[in-house]
Amino acid sequence: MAPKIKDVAAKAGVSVTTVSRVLNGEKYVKDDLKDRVNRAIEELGYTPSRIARSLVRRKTNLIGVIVPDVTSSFYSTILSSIEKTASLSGYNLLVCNIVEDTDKELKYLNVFQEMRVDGIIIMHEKMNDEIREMIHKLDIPLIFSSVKPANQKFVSVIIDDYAAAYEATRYLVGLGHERIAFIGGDMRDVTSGQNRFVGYSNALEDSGIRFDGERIRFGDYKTQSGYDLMKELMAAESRPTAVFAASDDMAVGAMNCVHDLGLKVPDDISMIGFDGSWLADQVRPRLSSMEQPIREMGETTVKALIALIDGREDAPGQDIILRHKLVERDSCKYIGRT
Amino acid sequence: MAPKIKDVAAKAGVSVTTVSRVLNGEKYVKDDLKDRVNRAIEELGYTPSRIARSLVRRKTNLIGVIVPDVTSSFYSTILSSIEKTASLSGYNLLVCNIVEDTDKELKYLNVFQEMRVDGIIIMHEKMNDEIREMIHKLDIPLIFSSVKPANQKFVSVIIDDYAAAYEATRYLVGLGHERIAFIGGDMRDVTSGQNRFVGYSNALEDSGIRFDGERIRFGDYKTQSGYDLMKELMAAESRPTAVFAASDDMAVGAMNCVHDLGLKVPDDISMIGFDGSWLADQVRPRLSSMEQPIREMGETTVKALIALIDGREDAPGQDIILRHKLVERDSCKYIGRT
DNA sequence: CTGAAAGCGCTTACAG
DNA sequence: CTGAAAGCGCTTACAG
Repeated sequence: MAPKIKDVAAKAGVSVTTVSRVLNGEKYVKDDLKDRVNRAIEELGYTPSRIARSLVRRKTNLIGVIVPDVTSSFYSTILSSIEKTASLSGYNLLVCNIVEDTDKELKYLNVFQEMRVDGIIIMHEKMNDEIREMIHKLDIPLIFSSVKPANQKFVSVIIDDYAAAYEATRYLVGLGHERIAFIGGDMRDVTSGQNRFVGYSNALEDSGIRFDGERIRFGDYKTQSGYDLMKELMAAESRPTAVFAASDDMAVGAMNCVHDLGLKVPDDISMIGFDGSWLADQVRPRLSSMEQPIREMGETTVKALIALIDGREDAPGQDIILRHKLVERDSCKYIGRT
Repeated sequence: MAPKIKDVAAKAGVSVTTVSRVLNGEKYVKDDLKDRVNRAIEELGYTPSRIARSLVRRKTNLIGVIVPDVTSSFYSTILSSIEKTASLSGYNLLVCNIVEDTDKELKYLNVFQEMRVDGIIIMHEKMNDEIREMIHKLDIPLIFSSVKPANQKFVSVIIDDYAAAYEATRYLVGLGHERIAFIGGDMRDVTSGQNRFVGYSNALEDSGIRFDGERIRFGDYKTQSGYDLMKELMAAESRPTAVFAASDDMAVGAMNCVHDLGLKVPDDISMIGFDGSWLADQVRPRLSSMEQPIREMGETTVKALIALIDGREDAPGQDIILRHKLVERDSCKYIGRT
């Protein structure tokens, strides 16, 4: 059996209260007692139980995080940033990878509650009524990161997805493109689905370009769907000359499709992604992308959540909007003035 | 304040023992009592505290996992598989992303101990004496996944890295290559560093090819180091005609370097990776790779760890070796009989 | 089938 | 500066 605080107290010849005090670095413990306690801890190889401590303090130092897919180039990076910031602040992560399984999300939310986590980060916006009801009655500080689901009262750390998508599309227009296709996310997703789509279509409209439903496709943000959807787009009678994809992973899938068709990006087709993840820089041609400040987003999320947990005055009362940035690489080509 | 078991008992007019019984699904509770308890739970919105339960049961259902880098195409996938299997078995993951920070690993190992996790999975093999000593006195079931550090008594779930590297190299030789470069991992890593390197050099020797130190480089498994090292290799007076990289990420970095130099894979240089991660399939040309059964590896790891935790008879007493497989894609070219 | 009581391993007023 | 005692929210023999 692992030694407990009682054993340390006995060995050091003091009360458990005193041991607890040196454990928690309180002052008001005479140096010689402190020494005896530390020696006893050392000799016994004692490690305090966070479980017991959490129970009495009603504080676990745990953050539950729900991520759609850790293998995504975007989510793995934001998760990495969240983990780093949390760890530096003394919090540990309980991670749930839901892979689009809404039941799993619900189940995990319940686990988070039972574990009495101090806070929750959700990076998923496919809400249903059960989930919405659940998070609203949870009574645990909660924050959304990189997404903003509809009809909920929680703060999100996001970029302005509408503006970002608008600018990405205008960039393509500026390069002379008119037949601009869109590979979007799920339209049930407010942030990455709807907002990016509306940004795209408004940019088209403001540019005097006719909106063509044939050039719109919706996928699941992953490479495979980018590939498949691009195939459909390329089968049309009037092919697009440029494509805006709502995630870098989908854009890369689309680029691969173009390659496999024997065509070239950007000579035959320009391509712009969204996220600015590491993948954009690791494909050839390098993918131009509307970049989100991914690591900053993760860091900001954790800091805001901790402010919420601590009930601090600077805890966010509304969404935190981070800056996006167009990063030009090698996947878009100028094809003449419109 | 969240309701506790006592509140439920009071509301239902039974003892806390009875509430605990229905919570844990024991029989020997009359139906009408059970109904009253369930109704009280419902009305109060009661959720049991796992913290309290863990304290008395001395079982947390937590698994601590140490991963070198969640953004890697290999580790993110194995982590995803671990999470899935653990979740299905009723375990939750406490994840630590160490990003090569040995101090962080040590710190987290300590956290795992304090949290009284039921088991630990380590996917990192850069041991130092402190870590080795720590894990040996930990008294928590522990297993290594995808790596096998030197001088420790724990079980690893791995492939035969030596044989896999040997075969990958022989494959290149079979294609007619003689100037075969190697981009390896850290030589302090037994599995992914030493074993893969020795497999490479023995394959060369057995093929009657002179070993050339100029064609050997060691990186950190990431794309950037593959890129940088490839640049060095290409600066040599006698360029390699083929490269074997010890991770897919490094191979992709190397391919990108070749591309940026204005050369072509596989026409100018053949390239083979190691891991068989999703990235191999998402670059163009598609990367041939010595594939590890990544998801199976994660699943096997968790199942073996749980067997260890439960002290079952079928708990592994020695390393579990999974099968590797050469997956030919489009990055290697036949250049004639040797 | 049901309940009173002890105990899991800590922390925290409270008293001195 | 130090300690005895109560309590965190559960489960588990034990007794009936």
